[in-house]
Parts: sequence; structure tokens; C-alpha cells
Amino acid sequence: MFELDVRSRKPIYEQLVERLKELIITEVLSADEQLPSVRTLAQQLTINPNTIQKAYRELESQGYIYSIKGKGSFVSPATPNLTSEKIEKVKNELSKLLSEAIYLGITKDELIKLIQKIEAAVGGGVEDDQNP
Amino acid sequence: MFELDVRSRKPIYEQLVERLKELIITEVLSADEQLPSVRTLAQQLTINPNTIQKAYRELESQGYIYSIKGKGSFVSPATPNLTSEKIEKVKNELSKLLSEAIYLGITKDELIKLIQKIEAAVGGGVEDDQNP
DNA sequence: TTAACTGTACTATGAATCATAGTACACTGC
DNA sequence: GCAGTGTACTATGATTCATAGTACAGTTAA
Repeated sequence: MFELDVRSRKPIYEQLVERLKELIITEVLSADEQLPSVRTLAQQLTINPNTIQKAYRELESQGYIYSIKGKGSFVSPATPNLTSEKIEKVKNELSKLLSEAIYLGITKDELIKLIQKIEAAVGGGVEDDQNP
Repeated sequence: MFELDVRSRKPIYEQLVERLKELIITEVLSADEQLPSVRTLAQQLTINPNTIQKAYRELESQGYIYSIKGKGSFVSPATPNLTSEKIEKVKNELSKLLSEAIYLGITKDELIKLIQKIEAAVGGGVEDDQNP
């Protein structure tokens, strides 16, 4: 479920944040579902509990999960709250990447297809399940 | 022209790489145009020449610029050569960011508009100018 | 040729970050 | 109480980042 590259230049905790975000966004992890405990996950991945904690802290600050002392960490049910500022940031990163993609020869049509594919997979977050 | 944040967690040389890529992609810097020398730019930005060199080396390895000993560093005229592998990497990053964007509530229509806007600004790198 | 520029390649140093180890405390649920 | 949970520290070693300094090779114009 987690593929970590310990010799990557990208910090382990960042890899964890990315991977968990992915699982939450694609709804592999459902809302209010309990995540593995800091110690359990650390043991599974044979890394330090502090590293897990750092990833969880980051995810919580970004609104993707919430933690309750003594109980555990859980997937946030709704869209993160940091919306406006966060959205600007994502749009900004997206603009840079899209420019690079076009520069590298990826066509507009390809990009639109990519969006449609992803939208179908993610489902726009909120959906009524009227079109199964 | 260059806005560097020395206290950012993002390394200075990475900020430089990003910014220069942006200027090249948007054709603010033309093909074969000479970049400031390592020492000159370092003096202008009041940072170490080694940091500039690291950024230039990275840009050269990615195919965005080329350097000639004794002459200088110049903007590469064509699309980078690392295409296939590089394209896969960009597509991968793009997928993650697009998923996050959709999750944050940005609609497919907004994303398509963003693409069109960027495509107009960048021009797709190679164009026949048949549709002005 | 000389002088002044260019890129490039080293070594060394200090600061910051990352991951680890270990300890401790507060809370929950059985 | 006890075993689980999150959380907050300190400390240490490895790595990365940016700096300073030196050196060498190539280009260009005086």
C-alpha cells in the first residue's frame, strides 16, 4: 500500500503525505476511516514513529485528516477548509506544470483527456451516485 | 526579474531553476539568447556563484539551456531531448495535482479554461501561425 | 600575447533539515 | 489498571544547502 524510497532526495514524511493524500482523494480511504496508528504504521514500514507523526501532523494541518488523542487518526469527511488560499496555491503550481507540459509537446487535447480521465476516477469529490 | 526567497524551505537553486524555466517556456528569454554569467548573476542576486552554477547545471541536464566554456550559457533553441521519460514524469505529477485540484472543488470547466489560457500564452512551443 | 571575461571543478565550513532513538505525558476504552 | 492511542520533548548522526576560496580551461578583444 505504501511504497517508500528511503534513498530518494524526497523526505520520507513527504512521500507519506503524498501517498496518503492520493488514497484519500481517490476514496480508497473513506471518510472517518481510521488510519493505522503512528506506532503500528512505523513498525509496518520499518521507519521511525516520529516520521509518521510528522506526516500525520502535516496532513492534519492541511485538513485531510483529524486526530484525537487516545483514539486515533481519521480521514476528514469533507473538503479541506483552507480553500481559498490553498486553491490559489494549487492553481499556481498547476499553471507552471501545464506550461511545462505544453512546452514538452503535450497537446491541449491530451491534457483535456487527462482531466476527464481523472475526473471520472475521482468523481469530483461530491457526487450523488446517480450515475453508477 | 528574479524574486528569490532565501528563507523559503525551497532551496535557492531550485527557485532559480523554476524561474528560468518559466522565462524560457514563456519565451521571455528567446532561443540562443545569452544568460547572465554565473558570476554576474550571483553578484546581482547577492548569492554565491556556486549556487548559480548548480541551477545552470540542472537546467542544462534538463535540456533547457546549453553552456559553452569560455563563452557563456544560452537558451536551448528546441524542445528538450529527454522527451519520453520526462513527459511521463510530468504527466505523473500533473495527474496528482489535477486530482488534488478537483478534490479541492476546482471544476473540470475551470481546468479546461486554465489550459486554454496557458496554451494561448505559451503558444504550444511549435506553431504554424495559421490560426492567429 | 595579455587581460578580462566565460564555464567548470574542486575543497572546506557552518547552518539547517531529516531520520533516528529514547523518554515522557495525557487521553480513551476495556 | 492496562494497553492502546496521540503528542511533545531532547539528543545524535547523516545529509543537504549555501557559502568562501582556489584553481584551471576556453573565448574574446585589445
